[in-house]
Amino acid sequence: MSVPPPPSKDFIREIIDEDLASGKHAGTVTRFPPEPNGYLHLGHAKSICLNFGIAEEYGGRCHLRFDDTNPIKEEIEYVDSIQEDIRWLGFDWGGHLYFASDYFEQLYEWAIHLIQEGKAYVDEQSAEAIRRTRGDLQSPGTASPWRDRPVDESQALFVQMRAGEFADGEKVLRAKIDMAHPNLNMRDPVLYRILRADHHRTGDKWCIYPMYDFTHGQSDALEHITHSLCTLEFENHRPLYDWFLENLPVPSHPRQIEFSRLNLNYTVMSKRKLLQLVTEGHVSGWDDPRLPTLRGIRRRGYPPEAIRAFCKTIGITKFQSTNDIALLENAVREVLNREAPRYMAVLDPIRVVLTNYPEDQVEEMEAVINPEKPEDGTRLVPFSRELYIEREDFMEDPPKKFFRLSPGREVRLRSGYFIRCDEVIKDDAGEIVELRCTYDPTTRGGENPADGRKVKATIHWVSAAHAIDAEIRLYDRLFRSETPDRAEGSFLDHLNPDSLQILTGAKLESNLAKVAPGETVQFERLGYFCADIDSTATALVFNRTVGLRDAWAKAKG
RNA sequence: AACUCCGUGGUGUAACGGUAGCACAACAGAUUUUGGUUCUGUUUGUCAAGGUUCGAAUCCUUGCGGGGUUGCCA
Repeated sequence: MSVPPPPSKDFIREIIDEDLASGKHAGTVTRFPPEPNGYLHLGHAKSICLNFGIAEEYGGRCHLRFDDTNPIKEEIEYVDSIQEDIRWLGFDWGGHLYFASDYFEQLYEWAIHLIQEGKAYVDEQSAEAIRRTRGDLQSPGTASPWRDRPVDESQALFVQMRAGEFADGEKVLRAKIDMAHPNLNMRDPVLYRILRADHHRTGDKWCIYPMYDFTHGQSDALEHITHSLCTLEFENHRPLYDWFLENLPVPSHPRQIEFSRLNLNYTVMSKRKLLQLVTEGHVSGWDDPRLPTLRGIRRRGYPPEAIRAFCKTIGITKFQSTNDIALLENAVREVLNREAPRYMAVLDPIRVVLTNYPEDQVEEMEAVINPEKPEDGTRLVPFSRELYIEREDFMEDPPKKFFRLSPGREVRLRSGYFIRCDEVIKDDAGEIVELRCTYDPTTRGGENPADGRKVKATIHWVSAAHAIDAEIRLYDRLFRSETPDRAEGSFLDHLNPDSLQILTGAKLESNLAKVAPGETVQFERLGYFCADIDSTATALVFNRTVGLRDAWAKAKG
């Protein structure tokens, strides 16, 4: 009847559509170009979803290319971890794995080409002098005394640079563009620097390394990338990107398009700050579940599918926005609600004795594994005379809106029985240590009794004799400030001291013993929990991935 | 006060000169063997001022606000 509106596309996909329609390109080739100097985080995930997503949608391909032009900062360990993280996210580059370092020889030849064209020269000024003569935002720069040296001289010097005849930093190769250009990147940018450092792929073959600007666009061109998508901070580099492609005999001319990077509230995303959190021990490592690193959120139990859905909903624009972490958590809950098997776990136990339940009897209660997926079937949960329930689920003197257990009141034990609280037993300190209750045998499985009696709450439980112990790690946002980056003082001043709470007395349904590390399940009424990689059969550890929505917590403030 | 990019509910994101829509959040209700899920409803928005036009979030001008740029990092 009504025609659904065409799905709206972001501005990048619209550009691609136009380029395909106009015949500018026959297909689409994108690339994800990480520098192997750190672990991937959610910001990278946005870029990965964009680049690999476009490749999938348009039947094109997406290359994985390591931008490895700075051997001082880069390590093979990161090359491996980055690939692992991209695969985990659910993307595949097929055979298209590249390294900018594979193009070093070609880039060198192109540098020679520029020199011969009179568009590049060897500068002998110090780094400090180059900085000083670049001018500033208001005033133009001044020319290097070496700017107009003969072509042959520059070429000879550049060859000597490569041959290792000069010390680190002694000379650089610069493009000869315009020292008065309003865009500082165009004021004779450095193309090559002398750097004696072992490169993770080329070893000590080179002692000169090309700069990012001289590498990235040409690498794109060599790979016939059609659309080179990057974040906004490279906007000012685009004229230079194009200048190289226009002045070099490259096989293609990709188009650079910039989009806004991902910002999330209550966290930090910059590599530098994440590194600081790790090295200074504010978190346990790169895979700390509180971190927005892909390794962190994986350990936390976030499914890759949820990350992809999240990236889809935040979209792609040029506007610098800060996304609400609730959007991410919603995506996580949506996937987990659909997929996660349910179990019962009591985090803060209080003992319940069913005074009218036979002393040695044990029943196997049948419980649904996932109400969203009846086909997943049921599990058996042991029930006996002594149980644990959540301390929070009992109140001696309940307020009006509290529906759970209290003296004289009846509740349903999920998949168990109705129970009524008859007596509260306290220790000398007045702390509640035990609840004496009676169960209604006619409500087996939690069924409503024939007399039409209703109950306002259903609570979770575990059988005391069958329960297994586990360590539970409750995670909260790492920062108290919504924008730790912009808040007063150092971002570290705004760390949330309660971002990790470790519970050791939790009692779990015995079925949980078989949950494998990395698997995420729901603890009914509490939230989603992921068996930690530290978890073993004898010492179970669960991380709280995210809590369930909690209307009661909200109501009581 | 150089160059450049960007301003749509609380947060994101659509509308390509023709009814400002969607998601999340918030709030209210219904359903419920998870105070979960699901369903229904409500609140809140085009940075400002001019101009063009029958008609402007959209085009033009000016202003205001925010970001980026002065590495031999990427």
